Amino acid sequence: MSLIPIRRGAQSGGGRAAEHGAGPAAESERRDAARNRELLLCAAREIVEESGADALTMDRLAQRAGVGKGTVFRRFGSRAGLMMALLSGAEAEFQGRFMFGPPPVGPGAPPLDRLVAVGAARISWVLEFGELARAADASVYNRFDVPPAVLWHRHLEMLLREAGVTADPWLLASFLGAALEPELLLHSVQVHGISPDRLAQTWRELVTRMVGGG
Amino acid sequence: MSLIPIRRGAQSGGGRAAEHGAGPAAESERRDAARNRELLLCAAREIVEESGADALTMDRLAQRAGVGKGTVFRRFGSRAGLMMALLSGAEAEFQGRFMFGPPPVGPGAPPLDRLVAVGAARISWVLEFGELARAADASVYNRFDVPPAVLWHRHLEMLLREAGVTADPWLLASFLGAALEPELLLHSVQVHGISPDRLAQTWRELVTRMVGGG
DNA sequence: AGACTAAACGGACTGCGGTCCGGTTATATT
DNA sequence: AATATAACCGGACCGCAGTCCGTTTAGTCT
Repeated sequence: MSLIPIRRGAQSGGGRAAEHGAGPAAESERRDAARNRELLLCAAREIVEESGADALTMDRLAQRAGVGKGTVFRRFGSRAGLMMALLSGAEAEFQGRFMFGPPPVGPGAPPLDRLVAVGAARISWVLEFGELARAADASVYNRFDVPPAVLWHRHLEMLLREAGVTADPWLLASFLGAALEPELLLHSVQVHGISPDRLAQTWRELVTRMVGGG
Repeated sequence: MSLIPIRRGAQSGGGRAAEHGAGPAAESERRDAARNRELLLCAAREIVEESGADALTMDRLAQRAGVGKGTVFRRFGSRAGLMMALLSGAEAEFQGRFMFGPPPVGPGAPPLDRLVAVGAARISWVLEFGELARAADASVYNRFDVPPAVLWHRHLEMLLREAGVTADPWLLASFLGAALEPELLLHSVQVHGISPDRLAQTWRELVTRMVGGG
């Protein structure tokens, strides 16, 4: 008998919370597991649509999907992980737009125009998906280190460099990015009634001064 | 008998969470209540000092102070309220500095210098008290509407106006303020090893471009 | 087909923040 | 001093996120 029973795919590297990234599993996944993942994502979307993201509790989700609570955590690691999985489609679409899409958001326009346009696009995106995005903000510690956030930050940094900003573009990108955080934008709109247009207009003002003023 | 038994001081207005503001109660407070408030604040400071803000749970605090859990919530309304009470001293001191203190942080210096200086001061403050401040961020909904945050925002807005910024100073103050949020600053320092000096330097860059570029 | 093993499963359990309500006590009135 | 009452007190209780571990099942190897 073989002492080392070669498993083919198996879950990815570490111990827990495999890859709450996108849709289908990284490699092969046991069929019951795959079925349950779909069941859960589907039920989660239903709950969010019916009652909002705040109403999505892990117990309720498990019950609705007809699985045990442990299964939910096995698949998604945490509530935040589940939210990320729900968001991954929208996030990928947005990334695609600023990386490969048509100008001025995508490549091909002058850097300042791109900064202005991508900010406006981000504002719209946040106003549409911000509730989920807020719920997907994990444990404060990795909130800025999750892949989409890193990509977004790098992109802002790159645009700043291209626009001729030489003074600490990395940190300036962080500062600029902070202005577009869901927390702040949602608060401005929902509590103070600021219009999305005004947000975009002021963003334009901010980045224009940033880039031009140096 | 008097149908309207006149209470003298009584708790402040509404129903719950009296005034977690500063030290002694707004007006007179029953002596046992006052004693318990001091007991609780004292025990809370001890726990934070020993084990950090995250280790401060309401049960543990109640037990340590030798009171019931209900008493803790009666006094401070919520965990966030308790944290605000712990912070109120440091917050008041900081407010005093930028409102009445010596220039360039306080009044008397040119607006741009004040913006630069107050940002640097804020950075130091956040690096010292940020952990508490983060724990004091209440329910996302009123995070920006709590008095110290409002005052801080107004101050930034005023400095922008004085510096000649005419385009939407209110929202620009929000955007600038976002760059100094504890969440972001602590992450920069703790995860990416950015030095406080570099934060202050880049803040200077940001506001200089903001004010000069228009 | 039958046996074997790693993975998936599910629900009881923990610790947390927050609420509630019956019992207790401080203070004003007589 | 006795009484009345409003505020205070405490801990049982709730719903939640997240963990643990005994049980079941899918996929593989003979």
